[in-house]
Amino acid sequence: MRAMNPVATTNPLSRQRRKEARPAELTAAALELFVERGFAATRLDDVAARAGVSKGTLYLYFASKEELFKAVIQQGLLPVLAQGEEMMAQHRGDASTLLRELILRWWALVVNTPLSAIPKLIISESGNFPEVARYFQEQVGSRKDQLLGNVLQKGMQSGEFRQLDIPATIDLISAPILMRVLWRYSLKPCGSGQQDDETYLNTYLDLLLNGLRTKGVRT
Amino acid sequence: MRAMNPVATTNPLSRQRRKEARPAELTAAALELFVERGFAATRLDDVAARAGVSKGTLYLYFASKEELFKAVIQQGLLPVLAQGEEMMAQHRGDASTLLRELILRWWALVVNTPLSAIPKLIISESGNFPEVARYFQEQVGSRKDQLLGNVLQKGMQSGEFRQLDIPATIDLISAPILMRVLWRYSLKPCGSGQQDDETYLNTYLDLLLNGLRTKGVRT
DNA sequence: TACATTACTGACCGGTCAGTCAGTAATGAG
DNA sequence: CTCATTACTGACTGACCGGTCAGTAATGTA
Repeated sequence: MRAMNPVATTNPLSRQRRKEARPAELTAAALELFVERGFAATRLDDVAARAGVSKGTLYLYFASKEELFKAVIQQGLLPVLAQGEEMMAQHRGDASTLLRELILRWWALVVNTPLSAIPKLIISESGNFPEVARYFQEQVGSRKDQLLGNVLQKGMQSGEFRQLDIPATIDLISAPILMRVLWRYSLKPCGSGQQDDETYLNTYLDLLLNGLRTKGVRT
Repeated sequence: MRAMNPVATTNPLSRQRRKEARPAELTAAALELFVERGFAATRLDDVAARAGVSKGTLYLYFASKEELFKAVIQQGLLPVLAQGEEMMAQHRGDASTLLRELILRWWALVVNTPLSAIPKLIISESGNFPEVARYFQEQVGSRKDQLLGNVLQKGMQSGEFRQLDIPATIDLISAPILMRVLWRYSLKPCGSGQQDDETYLNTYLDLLLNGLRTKGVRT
């Protein structure tokens, strides 16, 4: 019953020293609260409390609120991007299939998890926190664009896709996915009726791949 | 030289009484500042100053910051929606042309004007101001969905468009337009290189109409 | 047991801002 | 020219929160 368990949350009164685990616990708590309330509206007191420490402790590990946000981005999204790049490198089939698989992977690992809040936060709060937006764009946005650009290039070269402006098409592919999570966090809580994810995803893939495909080729 | 001109801005020192003109001046000033800084980050002192009055005066005309925002929405977007509904009612040609015209109209009257900031603000700040989001959804969002739904219905009935889930397709049509303005206000200022509007719009219409069109029908 | 190190705490500070209200001055009526 | 009405002002209040730092207590060392 005494002193054997090092987990602070099991005994909120104790002041355990757990240098190793703190950063991950703090970023996890931060992500949760950022999802619930947004970045600017989340108080660092609350982040610290949810992680079972005081605000002072938070400042031992992160120099500022913005640095904490950057750490959340890094821990959350970089691994997913790496997976996507891996898929691209390994793939051998046609571009439609690769594109579909990348989208499904992103949907499963980001859209359907709390990580989906990160792009929402960036878009919402970049005006007041440009440094964070710049970091996101550099670490995540540009890598995602690179990845999609490569797939499109491949499909256009093989004649599978029509010739379209690549940068514009990258954004057009990304838009419905991003909007989906924006909707979830913005309008759904306020009563906007929206269909299920399944239908949305299928209609999106259908419309997109049909739009990209060279005319006259069937299926 | 004296007392003939009732416009406060020409003589900032005078305390003119101009009950009629104040509300419009205040909502105009509010839109400008909301665009520049976002809703939460805009100080009412600044809104009042830009309109040439004091903060106290603002509270004579609007009960709270949120009511001011609602007035901005009403004054800005409701007239544009009315135009769209008018076009729908008048149109006699095919659904593709109608859809294209509606999109071009929205682009010209909203995307390319400061009004484009309003959807951005709603999405960004709805979490902290749900009442405003609800108002927007009710007054603007649902009417826009209704309009697009009617066009799609028309196109699918005539066999011009493929059979797709209508609510999902409405959102998929809206997403690239909304994302475009979100990008402008979020990531562009932070150095995300983006193509020109012309290319984006053309690629969007191309991809969309090609995706919607029944297979085997040309042009 | 004594002492050094350091993870951790939480009261506090300084700055911000939505909303208030007692007072001021422009206007209009008689 | 009064005097009443009311549009307008701006100093003030109370709440909020990012960031600080002097102090506390857990742990390691000998």
